[in-house]
Amino acid sequence: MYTETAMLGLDAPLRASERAYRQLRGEIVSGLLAPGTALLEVEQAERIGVSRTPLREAVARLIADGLVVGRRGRGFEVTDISVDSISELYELRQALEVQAIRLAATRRDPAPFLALRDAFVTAPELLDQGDIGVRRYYVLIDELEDALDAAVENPFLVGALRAVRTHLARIRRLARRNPLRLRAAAAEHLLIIDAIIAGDPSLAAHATHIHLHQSLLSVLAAIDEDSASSRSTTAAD
Amino acid sequence: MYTETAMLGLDAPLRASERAYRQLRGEIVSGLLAPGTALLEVEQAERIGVSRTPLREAVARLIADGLVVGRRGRGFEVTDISVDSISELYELRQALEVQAIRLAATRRDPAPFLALRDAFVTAPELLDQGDIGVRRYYVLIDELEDALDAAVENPFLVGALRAVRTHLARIRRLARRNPLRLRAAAAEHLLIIDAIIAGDPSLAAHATHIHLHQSLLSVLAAIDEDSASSRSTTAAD
DNA sequence: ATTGCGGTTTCTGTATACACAAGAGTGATC
DNA sequence: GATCACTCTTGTGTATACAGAAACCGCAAT
Repeated sequence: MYTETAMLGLDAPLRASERAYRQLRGEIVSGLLAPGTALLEVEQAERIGVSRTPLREAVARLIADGLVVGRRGRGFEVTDISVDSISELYELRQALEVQAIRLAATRRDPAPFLALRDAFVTAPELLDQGDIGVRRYYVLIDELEDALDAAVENPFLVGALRAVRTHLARIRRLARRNPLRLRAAAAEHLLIIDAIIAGDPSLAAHATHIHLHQSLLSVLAAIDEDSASSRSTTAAD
Repeated sequence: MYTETAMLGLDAPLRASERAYRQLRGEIVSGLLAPGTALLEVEQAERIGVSRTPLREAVARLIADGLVVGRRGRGFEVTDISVDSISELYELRQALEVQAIRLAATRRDPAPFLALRDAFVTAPELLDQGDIGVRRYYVLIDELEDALDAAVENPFLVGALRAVRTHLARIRRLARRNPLRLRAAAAEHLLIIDAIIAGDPSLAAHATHIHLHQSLLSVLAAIDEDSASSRSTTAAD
């Protein structure tokens, strides 16, 4: 999703409004601008190095993305993420991903998923290689998502999925990753991929349902843990 | 998503950008601005009576809504609606509505749906009353959607649903309504409402699935018919 | 007749200036 | 001492001016 910047490797003179949008968006998703942060037009325009006009356009897009909310009269602020909103996001995510994967399995074009299958088979070994292994694993996830988007061939659905993934990226930063969970997730992904290759929409849908259920449990548990430990050892990190 | 504006029901002096957004949006959804229509900033700003700055903000929001696409260098244009895109929209709609109704049935708060149930029971009689009856039927549909949104209690899901409904409104204008279909649809809605009241998510989901399947078939058939008749009697309407 | 080139024109993208509204701070009055 | 009002500051909403780029038109040359 935020690889979009990397994809246009050309240093084409980006519009100021686009620059502002990407920077703010990146800073919000990466957590650099914490939820609840109040943002003033002049202040941000100055910081980013654009004038207020393109900045306002950028903010309008961020509001549409749901990353920012306008405040009555006085600037705008970064939307915050409550535990409730995580569950809610997963309710939407489940609807979208189950449908996407069901469609991908129905389309019956296994080719793009065969290579991914091999990669996910060896994922456990990858996850033994520490931090860089984990990073490469996430690249794999990105590739799976891209293959899925391509297979679905539905701009509406893919657009909605992309919006969800943006919010998901914010949530991921809230909780440290659990290595055991990553292994289990890899296995779940493998099952989903196999179902797509086999052209079994029902199996793929159910597998996705379960995968997301486990994923949500894991995220909520990780957040609980984090908030508990940060309560006891406040300055730990 | 764009409920922020609806919430201030007061006739407070609307911002120019908001006025421009609503007017353009209304004109696009109502078909007054046909798909493919090219729009120029200065031209539109003049027509609506705002300056270019708020107009650009309005257009940015319309682009985010998917109602408008920017063109390389030369203004923007109203997105068009292909038959393919209708099926695609329904793939998304199905995912969202099935999930929404499943959740509404799970929440188990039948109160708001009891009155709606009565209304839908008498819907067939309503549909005998000609045009104003049909109009009142559509008001009923709106109320059902509102009750559903409230029951779902999920901003993400409701937001996505609202976006879909916007596009749906455009599609509806493409095909004349079939009275027989409306009667059948009313019965389908009744079944869904009953399932929600009974707190049976699975039944509600399946009923919705079928309802949307029939709805899509009807829309596609109506469009086929229209385009066929307009081919033979070109200037008929 | 067609194609290439240059001038012109129009339109976008951006900056900035101005007006108005909301809040905070201060002073005066009760 | 507290409260209210006024002003001053700050920030948004809008208009407009300016610059750069892209399309259009005409002209000419092959």
